[in-house]
Amino acid sequence: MKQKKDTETNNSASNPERPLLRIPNLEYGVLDNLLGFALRRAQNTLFMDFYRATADYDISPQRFAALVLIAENKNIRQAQLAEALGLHRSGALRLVAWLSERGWVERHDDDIDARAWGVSLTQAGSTILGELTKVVQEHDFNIQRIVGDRNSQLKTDLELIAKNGLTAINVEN
Amino acid sequence: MKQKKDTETNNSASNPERPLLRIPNLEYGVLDNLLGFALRRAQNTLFMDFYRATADYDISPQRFAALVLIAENKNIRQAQLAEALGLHRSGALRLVAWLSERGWVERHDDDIDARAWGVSLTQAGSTILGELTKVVQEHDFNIQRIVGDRNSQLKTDLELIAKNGLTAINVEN
DNA sequence: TATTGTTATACTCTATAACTATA
DNA sequence: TATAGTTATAGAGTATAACAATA
Repeated sequence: MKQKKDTETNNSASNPERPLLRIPNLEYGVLDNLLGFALRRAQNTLFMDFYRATADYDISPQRFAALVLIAENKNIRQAQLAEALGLHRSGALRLVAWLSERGWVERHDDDIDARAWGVSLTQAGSTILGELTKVVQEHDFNIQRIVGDRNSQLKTDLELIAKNGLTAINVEN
Repeated sequence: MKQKKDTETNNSASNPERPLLRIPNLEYGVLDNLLGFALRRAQNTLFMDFYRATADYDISPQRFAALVLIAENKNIRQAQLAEALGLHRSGALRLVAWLSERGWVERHDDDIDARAWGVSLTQAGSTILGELTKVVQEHDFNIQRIVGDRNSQLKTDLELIAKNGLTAINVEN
């Protein structure tokens, strides 16, 4: 039964993690050779700085990404959002419901397929996204600045890994 | 009251996330400019491949890291482990309890400070860690191979970000 | 008074399974 | 029979707060 679920998602953006910094007098052994460990620590730092930068908003990287995707893709469906964000349908539902409760997005019937919603930004959502985009970009550029002119190569390499690191993972449902 | 907690932690390594891949006909807008988004996707891929590689063991990156730190640092304390892994004390307790239930680590009194445990590997833990290390390194090198001879620079840059990306984050407790 | 570890509890995220409506 | 979305529920991870023992 298709029916909007708009109430009682009382979750606030999960507070970041704690810092995951190198402790001076500790031996890290093989961890020092692992790209995975370095990636995890960089991700942790970036994550925490994201939350610092967006402290005025109850937002998360995922919520921000959802807003952008909704803004950029006219009447995107929840299932598409789920796939793009690596979520199960039920997770995408929660996310859209949360954004909807805040009045940032709205769902309307899809002309072609009566089972689906088309999700779009409201005026308020558009305003918020504008503010957020500025804040997030500034935060991200500050991080990019750390590696100087290698920032472009770094991003390219990370995208290469994202794309080519999975051989054949099956995901049901 | 210091007393070992060794029973009933019935959690198995949380199954990875779903793939977070680029969807062909979707517009990503500003997300394409963000290092954070690329980092998140690379992390997701690496994470999933870690689970694929270690599917024979009920392990996670964090559990593996804990084993290595325990092996490399004689009689490490839970609080040190917590700090090194970016966890609260209570989280480190859970982790050590889980490893202990499997007979991979053991806690003994710290000679210097009676409040603390010294955590160390058992013989069984040492064996498991040996196997795991081989598997994890192979997985990680496969990922590193994707970026060819830039793998070293990539790791360096990620460590730079991990270290310098946090200005002044306060963590209580 | 601060710190190590423990316990109990709560919250967030995400998934699974069963379901309705539509294709 | 498959797909979009919903609902209810459960599992895993992590945090907070209060506590005991020790420093």
